Amino acid sequence: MTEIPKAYEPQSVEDKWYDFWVKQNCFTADPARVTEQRPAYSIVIPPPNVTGMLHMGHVLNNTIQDILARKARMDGKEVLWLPGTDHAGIATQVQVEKALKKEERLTKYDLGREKFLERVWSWKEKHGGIIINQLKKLGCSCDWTRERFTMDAEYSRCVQKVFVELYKKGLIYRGKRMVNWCPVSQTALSDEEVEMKPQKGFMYHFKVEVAETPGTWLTIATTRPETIPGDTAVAVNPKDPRYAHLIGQHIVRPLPAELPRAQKLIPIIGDDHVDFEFGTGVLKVTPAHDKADFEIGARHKLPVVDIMNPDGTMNTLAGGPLAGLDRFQARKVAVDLLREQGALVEEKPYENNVGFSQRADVPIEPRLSEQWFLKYPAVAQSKASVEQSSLLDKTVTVVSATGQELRGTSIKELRHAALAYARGHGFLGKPFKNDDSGLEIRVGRQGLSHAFSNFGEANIKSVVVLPELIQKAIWLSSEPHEPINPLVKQVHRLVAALSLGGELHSVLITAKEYFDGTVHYDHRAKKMASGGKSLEAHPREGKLDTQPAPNAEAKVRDLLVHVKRSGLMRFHPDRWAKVYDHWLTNIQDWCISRQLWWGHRVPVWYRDGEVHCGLEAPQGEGWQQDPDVLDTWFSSWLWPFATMGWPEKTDTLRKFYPTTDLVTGPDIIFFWVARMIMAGYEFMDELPFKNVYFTGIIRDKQGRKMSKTLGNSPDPLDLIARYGADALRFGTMRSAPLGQDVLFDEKDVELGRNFCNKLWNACRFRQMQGGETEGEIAPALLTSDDKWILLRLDQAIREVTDALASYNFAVAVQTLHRFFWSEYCDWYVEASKAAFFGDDAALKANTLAVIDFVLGHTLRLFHPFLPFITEELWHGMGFATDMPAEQGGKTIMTARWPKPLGEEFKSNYVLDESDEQFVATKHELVTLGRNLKAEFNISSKRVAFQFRPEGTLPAHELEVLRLLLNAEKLDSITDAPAKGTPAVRNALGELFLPLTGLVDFAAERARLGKELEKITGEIEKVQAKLANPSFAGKVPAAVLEEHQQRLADWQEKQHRASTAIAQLADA
RNA sequence: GGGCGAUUGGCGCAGUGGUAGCGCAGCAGUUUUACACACUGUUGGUCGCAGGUUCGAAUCCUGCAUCGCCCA
Repeated sequence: MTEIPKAYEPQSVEDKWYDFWVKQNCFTADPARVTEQRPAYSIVIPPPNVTGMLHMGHVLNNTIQDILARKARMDGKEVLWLPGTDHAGIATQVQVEKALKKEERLTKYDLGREKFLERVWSWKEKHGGIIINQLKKLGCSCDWTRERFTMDAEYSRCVQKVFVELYKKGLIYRGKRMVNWCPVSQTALSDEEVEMKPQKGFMYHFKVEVAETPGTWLTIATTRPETIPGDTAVAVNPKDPRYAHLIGQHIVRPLPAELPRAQKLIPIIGDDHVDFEFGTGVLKVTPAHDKADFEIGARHKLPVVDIMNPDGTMNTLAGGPLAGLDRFQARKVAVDLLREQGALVEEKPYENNVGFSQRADVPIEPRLSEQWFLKYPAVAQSKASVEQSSLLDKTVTVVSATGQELRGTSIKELRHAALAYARGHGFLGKPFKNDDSGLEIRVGRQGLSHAFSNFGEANIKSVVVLPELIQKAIWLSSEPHEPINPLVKQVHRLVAALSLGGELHSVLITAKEYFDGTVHYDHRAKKMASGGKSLEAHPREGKLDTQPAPNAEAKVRDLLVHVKRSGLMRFHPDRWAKVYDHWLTNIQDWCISRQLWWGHRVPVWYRDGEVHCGLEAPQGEGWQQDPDVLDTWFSSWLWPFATMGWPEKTDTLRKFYPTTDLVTGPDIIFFWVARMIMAGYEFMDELPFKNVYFTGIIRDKQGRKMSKTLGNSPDPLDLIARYGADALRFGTMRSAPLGQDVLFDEKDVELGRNFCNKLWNACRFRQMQGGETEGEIAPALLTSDDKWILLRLDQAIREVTDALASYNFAVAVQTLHRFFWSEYCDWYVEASKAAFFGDDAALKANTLAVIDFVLGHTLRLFHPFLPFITEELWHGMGFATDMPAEQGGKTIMTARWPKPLGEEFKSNYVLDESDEQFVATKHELVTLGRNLKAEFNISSKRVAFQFRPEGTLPAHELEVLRLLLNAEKLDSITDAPAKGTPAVRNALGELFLPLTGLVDFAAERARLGKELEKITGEIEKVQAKLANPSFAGKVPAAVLEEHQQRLADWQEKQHRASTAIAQLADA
């Protein structure tokens, strides 16, 4: 026991326990064990890049996942945390190409596709394990037996199967469209892979002559003069009086200059999309090199002249001096050419946003090219399934017919306000309206009625959500109560206008149906006449027609059933749901083909104009497979189920899909999260996860993003080596506020290390006291401090459990920190020394039992955050000894998550508020005593105190006081010592600090006077409040009582202080 | 241009209507027999600004300012 080292040494502990957990299969999930009593809990890891290295973002993300997984295991769930890696098409290919160039001066073309892919695979073999091993160092409890890689044979099969299915459904098509082209990687990119960055450049103004009216010149502004040779028109707004008359005429395009004049004429066209204000109001149209121009070109059937090569150099169509130049060089040369011609009018600095290729970090080139596109499937369900609960937090405003606005955040509040207003203004029976939902609220003599009144306290704001759920509902109104089905006790119906088959219909549904998705009666949708106006624009002008709608019933039923089966998904923090919703609303087809070699090859074969899409190459000679591969995200969107054995209906899939939580960064909400949801609905007919937790982005302490180039990203492995994995985890989680970016500072890790050391030493202290482990606690022997710490523990268990349930990790960590450091170590352990240093063996044993109880619970509360040190201590302290093997006997991992102390426990051990009150008073007196010492500059010297208790105080309590005051001795007295002795006092008694030869009446009087002044100030503040007649009249009883109590407390203090002053005066 | 978020002591953050808090840093002291990776005490804030609602506002509403992110 005495061999326990003085400081915690994580290095010798962490590897040992990780090996133990793996060998004991502690991380392995078994679907066969899933039962009603042992529900499944699952997370799939956001697969890191297979050749990547662990960075702080991974630490944050995976620590959170590990905390969730470990907590779920302790809750008795069957946990699957499924790990794996992603092949990261462009990133990996670029890496291998670079290495090839550096080491062998070869390009991928020198090797050829097959040989090159062999190199990529061997690169993967060499580097692929690194990040996985790093995750193990961090303590991640992933089920490594199920590790997956997106290029695994089975996984690749899933990707191809999905492609073929979507192709056959007509959702995947080949099209010649404007795409984002990366000239460095020479591949197309999806919109999501393009990052807009502000770029400093120039706006060039150049003039062109109108061919039909020589001498008339137009000035055109552009940032890209090198594309002039590709211009096939100039466009003006037909409403622009400056230019409208020129439409139909031509201008002389200045470049390529060497062309004969006839070939340089391009038309002036009129297009409504031209902005008067921008530039000169004359727009050069380059359909081959700009997305907007391409569309203008399409509208006006303009020729498309591609003047660039795939690598971003200019081709011969750009003209003599430009051909062969890189696009940026060509820009300079083009400006020179314009200047030579005298066409350049102005050149001024200009900043605009330019799209950059995320991977190669060069400006992308909009380029017309033939690619594979996907029309996103299951968009409507995906949109509807994420709870837009941020709306629930909004204050709802209703407007009366007289225009009075009433606000409220709950039904009760709103009802109260509306009734008061309606009564006051003779307004009963008139409707109030909610402008957001279109919901009308009627105030009747019985109160306020509306569609959701049977939900009592439930938020009226959920009404706003309804149109999102029933996808096409655009208008809502409440109807009178009308019970139809005996299963529905109270029916509050909604009229929702639905756009079905292009016509507008209304349908009645009940609030119950809305919430649980069940269908209680036939829904007869009725046609609505819109009075000639769009209902979307004037939602409340719609009138009901009596015509029932064909098929509407079935559609409504489908929608409701669907909502029920899938349930709702929640985003945390929920504001991301809005971002998600907005993206899905404005969604564009996804360009899924990439001109790369590393990835899943498009499963399409061609032969003489024949096209075959299938899992296998078609029979027969001469078939050529499409050379393109698929976007990496086209494989990762299948991750939640393709890793579980899909398309087979495996046990794993049946038990663990949908997964419970997904933990990821908001930066991939479009790339990955939204697409996984769509894939989940499309292929599994079910959402892929129930909760999505979005972490913040890790930044350095100055708030800059961590990046390799800035060199501000510490190597987590280095931090683990220096401080321990637990310290890194604890420090990271402590500084990660909910839903905000994390400013990472190495100090946080240091703090984590200090914390582990504190935990270690607290356990060491207990070990040094010896005695039986986890003895029986005798209620009769409990001291006030014992009871106090048990109640604090109870509170900590509640707070930590609640914080984890709401994904509030920083709060959980801070609560643990407060409980353990301030409450347990600083107060309780110090107080417990009274027992340990005394000679009451029974009391000593009982104190040990309390300590063991508290530490046993504390270690379990800490385990998800600090897995290694808690396992070491769990065994070292002997807590594992008496436990059933599966509930902590083998490992703390499966020990039960602490439950709050129940009523039975509390009454058995007589824990109640009076103990808390008493100990709080004791602590207050101790603090006053310490302050007193500090005032006399002897705060660290051991001195003798004298104490005159109010009533009597047991000897044990006196000894506790002595220890907490760090007093040499503490004599209990009945008579006051020499007058003028410095003293502090509260309800517990009077504490004197006798200072030999240092009795200074004046000083003590001054000290007390200052104290009294402060007390009087507080009293005046409370009294002023209480004296306000409208305060006493309007305030809730509890608040009034609290203020009165506060006043009484201060008055008591005042009494003590003034008595003391009076006694001094007697002297 | 649109949307979202932030603004509380030197720094990082809690605090959703009722006495402004925590950690770090700072300062003063202490080798008190678990821990100097510690202990004790302590300085420091009219809660971005201006209005409004309320008996009462860091908190709710309106506007403004500054910073950040996303989308165009």
